[in-house]
Amino acid sequence: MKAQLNFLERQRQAGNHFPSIEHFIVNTPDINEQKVRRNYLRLLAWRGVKGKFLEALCLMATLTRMTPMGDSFEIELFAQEGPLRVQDQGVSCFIWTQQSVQSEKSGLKAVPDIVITKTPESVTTSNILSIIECKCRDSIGASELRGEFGKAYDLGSPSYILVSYNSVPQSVIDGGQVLGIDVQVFSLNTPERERFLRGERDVAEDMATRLALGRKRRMFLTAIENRASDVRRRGN
DNA sequence: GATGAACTAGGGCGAGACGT
DNA sequence: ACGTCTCGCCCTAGTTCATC
Repeated sequence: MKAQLNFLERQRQAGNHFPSIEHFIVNTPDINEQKVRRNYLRLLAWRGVKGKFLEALCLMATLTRMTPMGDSFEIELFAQEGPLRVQDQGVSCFIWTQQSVQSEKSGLKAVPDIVITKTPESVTTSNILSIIECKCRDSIGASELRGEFGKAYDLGSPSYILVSYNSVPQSVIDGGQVLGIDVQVFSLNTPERERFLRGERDVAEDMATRLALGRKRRMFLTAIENRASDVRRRGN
């Protein structure tokens, strides 16, 4: 709705006064042009919300590999949520979304998409077990990866999974491995896309498997330990 | 020169803090 | 309750640089 108002405002600034989105669409008598306008607006809308959908998919995929504990809970997608009490492979933990967390080390704040913590009080840098970040931008490069590394380091999460909606160059996936950032690509944008479209494989199931493996791998913890050994050797 | 990667600038959005 | 401001996150678009 806000996006529609902004679109109308941009049109107004360009000298085109449309009282509503419908007025913009029917402003042309050409039926085909009306279809083009509707599709254009749908694309604009999708561009704005696809990040939220990817985040919701990751949340649901994470939950499918866990056992709910305590009182049954209602999940609000696309919103701040948590703590959801669950068990991950027999271990009790808590899931949160869109929670603001301040680093106890740097004092800087961050709002990770999905966080899993050891304790239910609040998300802090001393109880985070895993972080999932969803990205929908066209490409993820070195600066993005290093930025995520900085956040992972500051928040001190043993596992940090970066889910990209779009395909990612192998060099970035490899670089991520060294930095401890577990880069995963949304299944429909991998070479296996056709198998998902034919229904031979399930997108949510695939994501659940990838995320569960990512949590288990604890790649960031390993990377930090290896790097510390390297630096220590050089310093001695 | 073409291409792709890396970098920079900038704008929209929402949440939270704060003052009135 | 409301308005304003800051901050973090979301990108997109344009520019620079390196490589072929």
